[in-house]
Amino acid sequence: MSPTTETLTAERILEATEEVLRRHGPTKATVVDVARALGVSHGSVYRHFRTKAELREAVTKRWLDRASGALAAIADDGDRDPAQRLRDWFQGLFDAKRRKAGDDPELFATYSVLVDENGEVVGEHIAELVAQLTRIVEAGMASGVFAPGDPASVARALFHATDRFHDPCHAREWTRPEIQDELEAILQLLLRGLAA
Amino acid sequence: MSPTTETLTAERILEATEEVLRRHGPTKATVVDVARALGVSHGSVYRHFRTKAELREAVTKRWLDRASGALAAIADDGDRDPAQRLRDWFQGLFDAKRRKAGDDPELFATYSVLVDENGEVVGEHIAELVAQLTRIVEAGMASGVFAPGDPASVARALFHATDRFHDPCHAREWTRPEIQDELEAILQLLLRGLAA
DNA sequence: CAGATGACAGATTTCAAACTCTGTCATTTG
DNA sequence: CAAATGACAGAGTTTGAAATCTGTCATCTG
Repeated sequence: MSPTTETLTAERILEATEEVLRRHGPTKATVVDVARALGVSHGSVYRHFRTKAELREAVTKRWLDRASGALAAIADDGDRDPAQRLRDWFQGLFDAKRRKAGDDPELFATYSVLVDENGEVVGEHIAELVAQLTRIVEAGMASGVFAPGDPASVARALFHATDRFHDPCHAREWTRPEIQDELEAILQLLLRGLAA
Repeated sequence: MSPTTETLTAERILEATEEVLRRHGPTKATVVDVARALGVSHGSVYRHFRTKAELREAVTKRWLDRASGALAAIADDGDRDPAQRLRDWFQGLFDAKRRKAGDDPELFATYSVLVDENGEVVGEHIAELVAQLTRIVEAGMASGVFAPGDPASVARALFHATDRFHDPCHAREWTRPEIQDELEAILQLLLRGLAA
């Protein structure tokens, strides 16, 4: 079975769409391009995704899910000190973002456009990240390392206080040399505020 | 001396430019429009501002200076508790921003465009705001209410941790009803981290 | 008959020609 | 003679006609 005769699956379409987005950028990537890349007619793509918007949304979700998967490991490593786990989680998030934005700025810009047009999916992604944070905060409160409180709203506050280091609208700042020190200064202040 | 024969000053040009920007928006406001509004030829405008970019920059600076002036009063009220002054300062900044964005979204969008194209002037504006914060933090450390440290870098950390509530790239969120609670949650965490 | 195709209508984007704006400067005005 | 003017060249923007794309569906193929 050669690759060109493999059955057409949603997964293969998503892979081809990522490639077309990478090559053509968010404004010029068309459904016809995706079909051409797969050697099928564009009508076949519409059998798996009802609209172009739905296809772009699915690609966005896949990308965001890969990103949150990597962080879950840090969040759920229950053996380690919650304060240190919080630091590592934020540092991991920031490093991943900065690497993506720095290594391939065009692809990052492409995904920033997709993120802007898919508020719903992004909302779920952020909810997942805050849920991971909530688990760390909960562990810290349970062990008495952190002052008691509502873990979910504390987690949300931590996430928002560090927007500068993960929200793509701040991406231009991530190349400045002081940025790492700025993150550490904020984390220190937040962790001090969190301590029992 | 009727208004139309008044001498042409930089100040009058800036006022006319604000009005033209308000009416036509940032993309359609031309130097010719500004000259027409003043009843002069566009060549006369170029006697006071070397380029259109310089004129737009001057308008932006004027607007930002008006904004920081209002906050300076809170920052420099030396009689009050630094912690409460910090709260009031951030609340004042947020209220002003939210009011501008909510009351006249088109004008706010216009100034957001100007802010994007004038990084230098915005940098000075932010430096002024951080300087105001630094004065509050300094007072708090001097009086022993805040833990000792470098007031300037703590002030910068406070400013960045609250980006979500003053940076125009987050303006879309400022209409959400939970936003006030989110600000208070972050301020509480930060002030706890700051306390001696 | 499940899955793929490509012709098609309406929506959207592209492209080049026409137009408007910016910035300069020789000339005019008070 | 200091300040203002408006004609002008080149840069940038608008506009509408042509080209392309999206989404549907009747037809085809294995």
